[in-house]
Amino acid sequence: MGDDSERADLAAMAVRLTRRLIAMEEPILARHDIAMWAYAVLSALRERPTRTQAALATAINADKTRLIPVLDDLQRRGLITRDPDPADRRVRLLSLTPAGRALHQAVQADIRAAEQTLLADLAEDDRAGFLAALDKLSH
Amino acid sequence: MGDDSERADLAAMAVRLTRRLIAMEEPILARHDIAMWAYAVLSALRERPTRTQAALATAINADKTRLIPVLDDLQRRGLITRDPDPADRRVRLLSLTPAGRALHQAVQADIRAAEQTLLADLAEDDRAGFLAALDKLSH
DNA sequence: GCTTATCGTCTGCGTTAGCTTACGATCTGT
DNA sequence: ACAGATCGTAAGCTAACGCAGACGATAAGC
Repeated sequence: MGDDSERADLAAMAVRLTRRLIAMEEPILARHDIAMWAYAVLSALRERPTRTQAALATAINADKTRLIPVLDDLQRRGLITRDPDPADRRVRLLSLTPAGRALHQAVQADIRAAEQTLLADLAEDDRAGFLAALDKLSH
Repeated sequence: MGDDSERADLAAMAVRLTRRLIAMEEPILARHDIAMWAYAVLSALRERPTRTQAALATAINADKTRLIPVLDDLQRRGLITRDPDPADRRVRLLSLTPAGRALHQAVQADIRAAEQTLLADLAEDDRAGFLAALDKLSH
């Protein structure tokens, strides 16, 4: 139970950390020619196949209407498939193509490498606690 | 050295955490009738007295031009002072009034209490590591 | 069958953000 | 004294975001 009465608010620190991580990711994403939202889509589809676009939008905290041009582009580039569901022809089944999966893996590998250089500054047990807590608090 | 190859990207988790914390803070700030940027100003001024508005702006990652109406409002409400520096009459010396300090302390107390309910879900050593790492990575 | 609801798409509105320029007042270096 | 830089202020521009409304196609409940 350490004295943390002098630390800044969690939100302020979280905002700063987020800014830093995004600044770190941006050149990586640019190098792979993929936008932030598009990468979020690939990540979501890789974690679990999403049936509807609306579900995908809420999963990544995006607006379903603003997601459409992103999906258009990903589909045009052959990174995702968007086929009508035979069982419910209103919805479009979304999934990664092999190319999409490969691109996501390549980008994620670069991002993870950059993350490691940040995490390397931390004490080992702090790092473990940080990752565990961050994972839990972000769900 | 745990296997974290299945976790999401740090940026994605940080964004989610930030969203959650901001959503938690918003009703508190509203209850005290203070905006997010204004609270950031009070926090910055409390941590260390800032000489110029430009320095304050960069300290809280804000645009100096967009900060002006915020400062106007805080000054009008008697929460900060903004007096020309006798030594350099271009700059306005910023500092908290007693009322501003009191308001910040009241808001921060409420925010800390809300934060504790979040942190209570964590294992004790994870919490310590999380706070230490977050503090370090956000600087 | 008819009503109601859902999905994807399109369009527009209001807000917010960052960035740029301009200007007067003022300081600094020479 | 003069040139160049800095500070605070004002105004405008652009991009992105959340949100709401509307539409056609389709599904589900009664």
